[in-house]
Amino acid sequence: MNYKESHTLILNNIARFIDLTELEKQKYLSLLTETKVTKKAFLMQANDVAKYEYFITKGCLKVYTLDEDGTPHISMFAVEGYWTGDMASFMTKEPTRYFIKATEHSELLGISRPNYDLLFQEIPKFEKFYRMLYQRSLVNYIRRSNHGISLTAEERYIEFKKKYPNVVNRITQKDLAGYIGITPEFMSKIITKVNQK
Amino acid sequence: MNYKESHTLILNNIARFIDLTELEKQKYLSLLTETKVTKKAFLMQANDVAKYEYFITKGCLKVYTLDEDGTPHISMFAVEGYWTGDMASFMTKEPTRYFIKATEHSELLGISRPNYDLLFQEIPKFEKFYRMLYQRSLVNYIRRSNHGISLTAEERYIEFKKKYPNVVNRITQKDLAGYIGITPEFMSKIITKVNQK
DNA sequence: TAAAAGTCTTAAACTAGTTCATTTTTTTTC
DNA sequence: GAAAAAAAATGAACTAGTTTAAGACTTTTA
Repeated sequence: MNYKESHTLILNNIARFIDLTELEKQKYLSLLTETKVTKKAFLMQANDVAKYEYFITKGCLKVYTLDEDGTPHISMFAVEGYWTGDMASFMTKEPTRYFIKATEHSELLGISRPNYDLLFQEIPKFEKFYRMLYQRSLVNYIRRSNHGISLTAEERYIEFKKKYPNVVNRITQKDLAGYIGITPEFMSKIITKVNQK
Repeated sequence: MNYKESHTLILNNIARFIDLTELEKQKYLSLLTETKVTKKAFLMQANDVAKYEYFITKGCLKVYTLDEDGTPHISMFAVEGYWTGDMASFMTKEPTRYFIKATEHSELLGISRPNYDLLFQEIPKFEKFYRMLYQRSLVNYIRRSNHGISLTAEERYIEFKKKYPNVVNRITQKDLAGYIGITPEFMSKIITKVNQK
């Protein structure tokens, strides 16, 4: 069977953890919703209830909260091949505190909450897929939460560049500062310093 | 059926997400290993391969890494009712970077890797249990990794006290500093300041 | 394609958190 | 229950990161 590019991408992502039959692939794809967001448009805003979990097939988005001062704190950049959304809101149906904004024209495949629940009934193998997906993300977040606390801003910047070399050039320095957890001014200093080494 | 205290505790933990029959409960319990650690003893040390994932039925342990300077960075305190271990090492069989040390005499139920794999074959419902367990932990860690980066040390201390009021009094100020990500000296200042308000 | 808006750089004055050194208090150990 | 070891408090000098402000550069929009 020949799939379109976005479908191949998501099926490969799933094949990392579980094998699906042709029929199951068809079934799975039928539960997804295609979405496009233009640059600067929002996929989600604070106080929305997260209706979907998204897989990015093209583009780049930033996930962030705003603190009382209105300063953005970026919790992740999501590019092709990544999953994004607000899992807490998606699961509990409580309003989210997050904004998700496209920093480039982006294309996504979304799964709605009813279809997510249906998925486990129809193809129980997906319990394993999500168990393993969450397990991996957990390991990443545990590392990040420790590093956020124990490394200096310069070290966090160097780590980020090493880990996501393809993302660094697609985002603004200001947004990177919001992710690293420092001011844009200090980000500028760090970059100058690191590059002239 | 009448279970001993530690078994009731772990079965209740599981019942949050899935229902087990009497027979499944028996089967599950038979896959667990009881472990005791005396105060100051290690459950795991850097370079070990994590052979078990643990559920704490009694006591308190700290999970930490040492940086190049030998400064400890505590990633969690685990008390009764919590799960602990190093999931990355447990899954990949690569050596861990973590130490897990009992800060009180502690009792645990461990599941070995072979039994963990067996569990999914014998009682597939456990895929769902772990999917939901990891999902929840993920939401917690996402929050912590954002807070670690965007809150001040004083705010992180206040949050910790609010979230884990029963843990604060069981650990030393020095260990708390290692968790909050500051020096014991600065921790002491913060506590003095916050308490006199 | 000009104007407007946003991003990046630089620098000076400031604040949160560190380091090092010393003393007091609490806990552990025999 | 005394001695030793570890934890906590305090203070002075230091460093990483913030704030504010202003000018240069780049991107967006009409």
